[in-house]
Amino acid sequence: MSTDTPPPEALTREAAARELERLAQEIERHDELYYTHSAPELSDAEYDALRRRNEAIEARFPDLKRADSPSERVGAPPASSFAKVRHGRPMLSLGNALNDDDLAEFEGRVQRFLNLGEDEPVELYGEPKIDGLSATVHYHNGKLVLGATRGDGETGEDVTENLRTLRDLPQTLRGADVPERLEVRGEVYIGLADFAALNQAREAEGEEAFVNPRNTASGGLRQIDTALTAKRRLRFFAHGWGEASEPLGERQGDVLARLAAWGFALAPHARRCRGLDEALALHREIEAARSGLDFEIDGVVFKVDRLDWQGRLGAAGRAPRWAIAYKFPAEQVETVLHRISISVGRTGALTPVAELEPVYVGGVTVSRATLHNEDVIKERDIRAGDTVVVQRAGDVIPQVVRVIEDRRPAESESFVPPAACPECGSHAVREEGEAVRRCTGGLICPAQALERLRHFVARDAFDIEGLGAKQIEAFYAEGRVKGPADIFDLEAIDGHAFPPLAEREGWGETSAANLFRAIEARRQVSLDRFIHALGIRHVGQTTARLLARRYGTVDDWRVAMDAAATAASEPDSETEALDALTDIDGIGPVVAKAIVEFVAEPRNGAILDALRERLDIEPLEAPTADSPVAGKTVVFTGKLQRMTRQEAKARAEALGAQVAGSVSRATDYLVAGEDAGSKLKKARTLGVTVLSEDTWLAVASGDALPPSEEAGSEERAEDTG
DNA sequence: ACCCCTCGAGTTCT
DNA sequence: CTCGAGGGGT
Repeated sequence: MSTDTPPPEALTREAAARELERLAQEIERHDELYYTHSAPELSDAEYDALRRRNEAIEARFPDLKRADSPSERVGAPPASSFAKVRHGRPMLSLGNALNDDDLAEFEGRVQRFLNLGEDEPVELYGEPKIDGLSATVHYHNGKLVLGATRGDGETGEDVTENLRTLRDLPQTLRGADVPERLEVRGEVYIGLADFAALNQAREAEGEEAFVNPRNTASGGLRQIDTALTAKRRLRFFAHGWGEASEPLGERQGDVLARLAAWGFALAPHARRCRGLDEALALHREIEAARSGLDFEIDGVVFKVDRLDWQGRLGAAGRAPRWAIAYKFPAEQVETVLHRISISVGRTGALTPVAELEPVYVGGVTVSRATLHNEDVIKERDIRAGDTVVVQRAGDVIPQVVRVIEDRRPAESESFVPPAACPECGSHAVREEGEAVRRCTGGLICPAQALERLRHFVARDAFDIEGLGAKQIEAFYAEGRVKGPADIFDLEAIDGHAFPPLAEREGWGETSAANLFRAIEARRQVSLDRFIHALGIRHVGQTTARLLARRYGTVDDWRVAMDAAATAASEPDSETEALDALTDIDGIGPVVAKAIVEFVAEPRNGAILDALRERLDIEPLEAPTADSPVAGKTVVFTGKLQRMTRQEAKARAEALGAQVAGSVSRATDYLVAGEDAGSKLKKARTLGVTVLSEDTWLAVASGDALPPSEEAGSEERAEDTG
């Protein structure tokens, strides 16, 4: 780096503008040399210096920043983050099997769901489960146009330029039969030989070695400077796909074979298994081959091979019902448990946590592990001072497996549950029949208030960039943020009630402006996310979505809850008031009560209204399906012939219908199978349209017009079958 | 009065 | 990831 370059402060505007132009051209030229021709002229350090120079001048003269500024390009600093990418189809996670029985159970579940005979084998496509990170790559007319990380499954980050550095990810698909649009999913990883070489090089340079391959790959993909990604020699195995402009095939294995023909790498040992025994054999084969592979794996993934079956099975929560990961046993180590501490959750739950002598297990150093509740401690007789066996469950969450009793110190004592909350001193109570002990302090307890804030800004909730757990904790400690609504006043009160954010330690104008911008962006929020963020007990993502779908807008929801709360305060009418909620399939008396009590609590009501004033809360977007039954409310009853009830429900929902558990005036159709009982009677009384299973299927698929919905029009349920 | 499935809550580390 | 518990069906 030449010493005669003047510092940015010493530049005239004119000179700065000239130099920015020169830098933009030069950096672009070096980018092209590096990526397109793989023939860099500069060392990494020299290249970095150019970029830093560019940024320094831009920081000094922000108005001179060019439209083609290198700092604006993807993968370029100082953008602290990547652009968000919404996945067309969510990227799901997998359920687990830990032994042969679990896998057999999986096969059984699939057979039951599809109404197959027990002797009818399910063909499973099996492949090693690579310990890397998921990514998705979009191709238009065979050209790589976009790549993203998994993120929370709904939204990931745009890492296109970084993914372009992966050798076995084709820039252009081979062959002629390439779909117009194709999204390929797979695992990004680093080869063990490359990992070892990388660490050797780092140590030779006096740098600290990377701890494990997975995190190295993860860090590598999220490098802002693409050149650094390239140095990690990341690789890619394709294992699935997202959206495609045409059907890709009829079986998992066939589609993967096509992907291979287009130029993607597939994991070795992958193959179709005919039934459970072959699947178990493949698992053993891959486990035996494990130590000879050039990458880390943590199990074998099995997917139902037939894609039409995959479609029928659908997903439950965040995991598809048609796939499972059969994990290898986790590595176990011994360590000393120094003491049992208590953590306070958002609902006041007091959870015992084991404070461990730090120990390296499953790729990371572990120093704490949850002990779940006092019954678990009692059952395994876990005591402070014990030597314990620790593993990372599913290679992720640390877990105390058991105590080595022989090594117990003589004077050890059993764990005594706390009588008071360690944070606020409020009484700690364990309700009859419950496993958890809770702090009774409510929002008086600083720990609970803080946990609720943390939940509010969490990834599944408001997900405000730059306002993570750490930051919100600092704001709370300072008094700058006492409750969720305060977040949206941060900019307005900045410099008034509190000193400007920009003057805080570690902050500047840019970081403050970035935070305010991120908060602004989140003023628009969907109703389901909003409800989930409130942190009502028993109401998570799924239940929040049910509520959002039923009530449509915040105002309608708020009004309905108020009505229920008012009614609940009058004697005898409580149950009736809760009926509105329990009518929703998936919400029972306990959850309904929790919701009504939450809204009725004045402090919560105030928070809710303060947020409503500050936010733009959007109705949940209706399911995209424009099928004839979209938006209709359907109830199933009796024994169905052509499908299980579970499947019927899943398919109706996929078509945009709402499935309710009980018949009411709001019900559009009652689908009655054999031996339908009380529900059918009630439907007749209320004049709800009753359909046979066959008619329902015909209506749902658009092959028949829905019967007139006038009262009394009804088919006879006996027509079924 | 049971069973099975799904959901929610809490937790770890980089 | 695991555990407990709610919801819904038999």
